[in-house]
Amino acid sequence: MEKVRTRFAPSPTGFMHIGNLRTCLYAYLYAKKNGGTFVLRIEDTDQERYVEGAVDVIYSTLKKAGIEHDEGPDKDGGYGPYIQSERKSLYLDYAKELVEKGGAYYCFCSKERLDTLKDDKGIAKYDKHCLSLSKEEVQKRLDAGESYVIRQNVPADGVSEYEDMVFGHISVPNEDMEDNILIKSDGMPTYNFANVVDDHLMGINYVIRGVEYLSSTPKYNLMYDAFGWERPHYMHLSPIMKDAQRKLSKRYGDANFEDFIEKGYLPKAIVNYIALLGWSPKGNEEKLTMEQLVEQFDVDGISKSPSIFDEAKMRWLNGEYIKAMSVDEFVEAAKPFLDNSKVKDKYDYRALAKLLIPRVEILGEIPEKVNFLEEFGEYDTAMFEHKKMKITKEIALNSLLAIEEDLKDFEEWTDELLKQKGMALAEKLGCKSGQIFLPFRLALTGAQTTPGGATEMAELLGKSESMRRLRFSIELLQK
RNA sequence: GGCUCCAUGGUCAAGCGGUUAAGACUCAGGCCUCUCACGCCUGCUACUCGGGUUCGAAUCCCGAUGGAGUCACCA
Repeated sequence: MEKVRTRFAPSPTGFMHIGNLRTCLYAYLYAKKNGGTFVLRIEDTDQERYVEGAVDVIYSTLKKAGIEHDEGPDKDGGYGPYIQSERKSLYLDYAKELVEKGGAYYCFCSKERLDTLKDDKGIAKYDKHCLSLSKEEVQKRLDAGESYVIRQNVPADGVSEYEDMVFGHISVPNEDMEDNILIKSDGMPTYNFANVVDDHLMGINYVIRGVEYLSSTPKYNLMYDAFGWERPHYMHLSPIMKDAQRKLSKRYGDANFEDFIEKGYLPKAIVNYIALLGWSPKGNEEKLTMEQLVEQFDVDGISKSPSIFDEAKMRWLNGEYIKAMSVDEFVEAAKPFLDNSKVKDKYDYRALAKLLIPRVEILGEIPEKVNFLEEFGEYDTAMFEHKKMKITKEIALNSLLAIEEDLKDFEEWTDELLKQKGMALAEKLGCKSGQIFLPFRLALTGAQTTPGGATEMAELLGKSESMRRLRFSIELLQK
């Protein structure tokens, strides 16, 4: 059996769109699943859109995503060059070969003549006008230096068919396909042509790409046939949508891999989520490592209809990844976000991490979860009233005074020991532990909700700051 | 508009002629609990419609409707 070769062929635009990344991921998974080779080819023929450093963005995104290419501009596998602009010179000869073989022909039609072909909607189909030119006539005009173009010669009738790996049988009437331009008047290939030539030359036998090519694929096949090349297998993928009508696109902003990283998503979670968008594993487990994805990936599970991107679910999945992190891993990932909050350099990040891990779904939530620590000041004492707990301001004040007295000389300021201390105090006073802890937490933070309990807050704040805040709150209550 | 393709809850989706139509996210309620989370439990919500085929259709066929893609000297 032939070895599977797939490719990802992005344009270096400076960012990696989520939809492209998914296509890339599937091409990678399919290759790896079948022990094949995954090739990276840079399609930079569109010089106008060329962005400096954009190729590096592609490398770094793939790296972060855990997708490793076997061949590419930086990893020669003998099928190079892997950058399209370095392949410019070979397309014209292939086009000429195709003309010889009858799969294409020279066209000298002017822009004006082409315009007359347009219907009232501005849609034109070339009428094969130049196909009837004799070989001599063509040569004469070529010699005269006339501007020309090379067009594909699509049969006028009949149907073209192929089997798509996900969509099944596709058949398109030949009369609906135009004789597209293969070589432009400047001698450069169009994308369609370059793609076919490159894929063939690079031995790509499994072409995995977006559905936008589903109906033009028969044209590509016609070229393969005319050249006498073996047709590749095709796997077309439905788009990722922003909502039922709109495709997820860079125009709407936030659809780039980098944007999600900035918002505090973990690369692994993003990859995991997009793997699930448009494909579903056999089992019920959704949190999957790259290894598991490779192992479980299967064309069978790819869906044909477009799928809507659901950030809420990706967020949840990201939360699952965060919960599975060790304190060290979390601190490392969260450092930029902690440094970007009011808490920077003031608290022990590891202690903070323990509280944050179960409470944060994306790292971007960190500042808002943690800033309250530095926002302590005058607050509304009505918070101390708690019906269910049977707490009034008086009870709260008594508790706080007792706590202050009890902790005055206590030095082992850790969550665990403070908790024991609190329990003991409650027993001594003959009250519910909540009547101790709740007022204590409020007194320390002045915040209705906090990420953690009184003793955890106390540990974080340290003894002197805790005692200071306790005193402050007591006085506030005594007013 | 022509052509190609698609159609299960709000979202991702399982399903492949006989099922109480999975599971996950979201949402609601509950338990746990010093608040918030986490965790656990429960619940809500779906086969687009209409015709066939069949003893039997979410599953097969046809049509309608809706949606996507495509019709460049762009990629």
